[in-house]
Amino acid sequence: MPKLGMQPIRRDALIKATIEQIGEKGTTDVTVAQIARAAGMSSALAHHYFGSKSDILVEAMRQILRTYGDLVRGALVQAQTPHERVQAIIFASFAQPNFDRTHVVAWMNFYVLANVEPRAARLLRVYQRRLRSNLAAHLRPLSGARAMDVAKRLAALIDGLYLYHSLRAEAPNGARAAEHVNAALRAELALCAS
Amino acid sequence: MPKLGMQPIRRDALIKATIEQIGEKGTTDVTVAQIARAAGMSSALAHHYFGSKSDILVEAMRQILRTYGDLVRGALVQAQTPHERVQAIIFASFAQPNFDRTHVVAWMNFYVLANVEPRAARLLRVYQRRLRSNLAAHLRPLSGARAMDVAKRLAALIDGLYLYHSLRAEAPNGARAAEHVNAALRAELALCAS
Amino acid sequence: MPKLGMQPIRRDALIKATIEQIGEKGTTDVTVAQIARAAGMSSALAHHYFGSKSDILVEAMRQILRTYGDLVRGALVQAQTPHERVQAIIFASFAQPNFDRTHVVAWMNFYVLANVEPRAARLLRVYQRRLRSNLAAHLRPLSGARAMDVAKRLAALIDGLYLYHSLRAEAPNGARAAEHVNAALRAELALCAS
Amino acid sequence: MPKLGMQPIRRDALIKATIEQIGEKGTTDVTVAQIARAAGMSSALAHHYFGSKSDILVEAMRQILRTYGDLVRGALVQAQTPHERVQAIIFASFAQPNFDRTHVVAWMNFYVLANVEPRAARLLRVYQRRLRSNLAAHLRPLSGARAMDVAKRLAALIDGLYLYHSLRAEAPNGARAAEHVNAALRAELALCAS
DNA sequence: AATGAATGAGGATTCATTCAT
DNA sequence: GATGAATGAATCCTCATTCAT
Repeated sequence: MPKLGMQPIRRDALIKATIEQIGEKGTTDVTVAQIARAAGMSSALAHHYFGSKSDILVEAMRQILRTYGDLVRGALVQAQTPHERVQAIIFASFAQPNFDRTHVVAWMNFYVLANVEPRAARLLRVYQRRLRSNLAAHLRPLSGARAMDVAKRLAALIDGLYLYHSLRAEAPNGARAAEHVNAALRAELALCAS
Repeated sequence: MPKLGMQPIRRDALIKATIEQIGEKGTTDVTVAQIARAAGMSSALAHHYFGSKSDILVEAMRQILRTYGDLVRGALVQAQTPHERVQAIIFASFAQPNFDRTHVVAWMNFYVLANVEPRAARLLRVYQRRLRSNLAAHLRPLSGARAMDVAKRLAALIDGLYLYHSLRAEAPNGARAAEHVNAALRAELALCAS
Repeated sequence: MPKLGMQPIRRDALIKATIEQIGEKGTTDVTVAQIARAAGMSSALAHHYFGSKSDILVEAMRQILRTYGDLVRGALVQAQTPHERVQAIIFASFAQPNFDRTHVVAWMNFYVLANVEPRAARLLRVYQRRLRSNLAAHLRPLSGARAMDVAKRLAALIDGLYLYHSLRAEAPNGARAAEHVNAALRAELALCAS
Repeated sequence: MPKLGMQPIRRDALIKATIEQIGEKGTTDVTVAQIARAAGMSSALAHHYFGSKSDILVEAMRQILRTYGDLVRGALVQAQTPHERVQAIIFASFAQPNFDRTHVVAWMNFYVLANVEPRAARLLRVYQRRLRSNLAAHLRPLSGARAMDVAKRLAALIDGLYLYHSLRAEAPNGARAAEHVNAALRAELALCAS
């Protein structure tokens, strides 16, 4: 029962299935056939809608980053003070649907994929740069010249917490993770103030 | 003419080659044949000395962790005060030969491998636990009840910096990375003191 | 808005596109989708108007042979003497639009296709028989009993020149090719006369 | 029961099987698996000893050309006069083992392959150039300035006869084919003499 | 101790073809 | 009349692994 306009539907289904499969199996070595089956179609169709497995993976990354970007933007509009803005970014970094086992594992896989797939590397570098500059911009009123250094540490801490949770069997606790970053933030700001 | 006691020599060569190849190619998908060739032997011999590719990878991880453990231990014996001990651990975390591109990339690959190979997961969990408890033990005199939380953050920050540098093309700067963790440490301790 | 009588138009477009694509890519391994796209339609429609890829290929051959037959017939009506008639056939064999790179390459591909597709083999055998008997018929007044043998050689020479030019990058020179066959003809006839 | 020095044996077997399979099935679309099976090994081994299917095909061509070259050289050493030398080349062109159905069909397939595989094109161009210049060199004492033109025609005639026989079901008759070329040669030379 | 030989299993990708709309 | 949707089947190629020597 083929309908028209399947393309976006199929692509979305494939991207979703890709993230899930990578999260579930823990590796980008999941088969295109596995992904396609999980998305309810043949592997041939997956190749039809994306050019290659690499394309699928890259689009899955892009999708996660898009979701994350939306989350951050959404949180920022509600924030009033610089401090709230920094916290908004931190909270968004550990918010659903990105901070569950599946996405965390997929995310770490993408970091490794970046060693092999230049587009993945580019996406991650953009993400890193944005996160750092975003944090630094809002930190400046709070920590002045140290803003960028603090931003780098907070960003690394965030990614480190992702890495940590990719090893844990339990569902990651976003609130606790965010609280850790917040604590680090408080410490850094206190030091600045003194 | 086969010499006696080749076993440890061959195994060492293979482990070294494994780390180098993973670091160079950026993925654990390097072939056993590639590794063996880099180690100057046939892939059949690699299988002879290790049972399987997984075994080789796990031993390569173990080797990195052993080196790291030695580094930490060596630094600790020279440290006098609790504060020095914490710093010793931090410095060791970014010391050669572990903190170069090759090892950083291999390290991240092992994190992902852990999703698929239980022994890799076990090794990494042991590493994480030790790092945390090690840091916490020496932090306790400095930050009291908050010691474990601070330790968790420092550990995550360390791994986050590894993750960050796995994406960079340049050789990672260990001194700068260590200084970042030190700055975070200072901030945390200052907050405790107040 | 579908027009009436699209069938012949579509079929012609497909046949034309088939020859062009085979000539361009150099192989019958061109995709039905490629051919259809070049003909400005979907591959499904191509299958609608022809039953299968094989059908398309066979019809493309038939088309080339039809064009060639028309060329020969057209040239023959203007020829007066037996000698002129033989030359008419020769010239027609290297006339446009059949003797350009595209058609030459397609033609050679059809020879190979004949090993796999019986209809292609039949078409080519008919072509060969006609060419030979055609030449022989007009040669008889000139070379008597040797006519059929001479015809066979001229026919083989013609096809050999096609084969030769299928390898050349430049546009084939029909006049020069025809002149070669003419020279052979002169030689054969001179020998007969003596 | 693996022995040493299998490489040349396997390669020869594969090349032989390749020619046979192409000759039998009539197309280069024969599977690597088919070829390998016909050569008594797995397709993986075929890929091990040659890099790719293309490599196998190119080597098969090279082998045919080598055989042909040897045939020609062997015939030439026994020839005394220029006329005998030309005839030696002609006879060698239709001698066993190259002029049987299998090789004729394979040969035509290689002509088509040349449109897609540059190495095949190069090999064929070398073959054509050598055949022409070889013929022309020995024709010069006999036909003077016309030597190269005559050589071109004889060469084209030879290939045309191959093409012709690739369509026939029966085993090609080398003697008769050679006689055709000889007749053409006689005619050309007679014309020169007059 | 060491390796060339060998393969089974698997995976990405392509494509002719069919079908519902 | 026309096409997007969909797939089964096939093909090339890779690789970990085993084995006889």
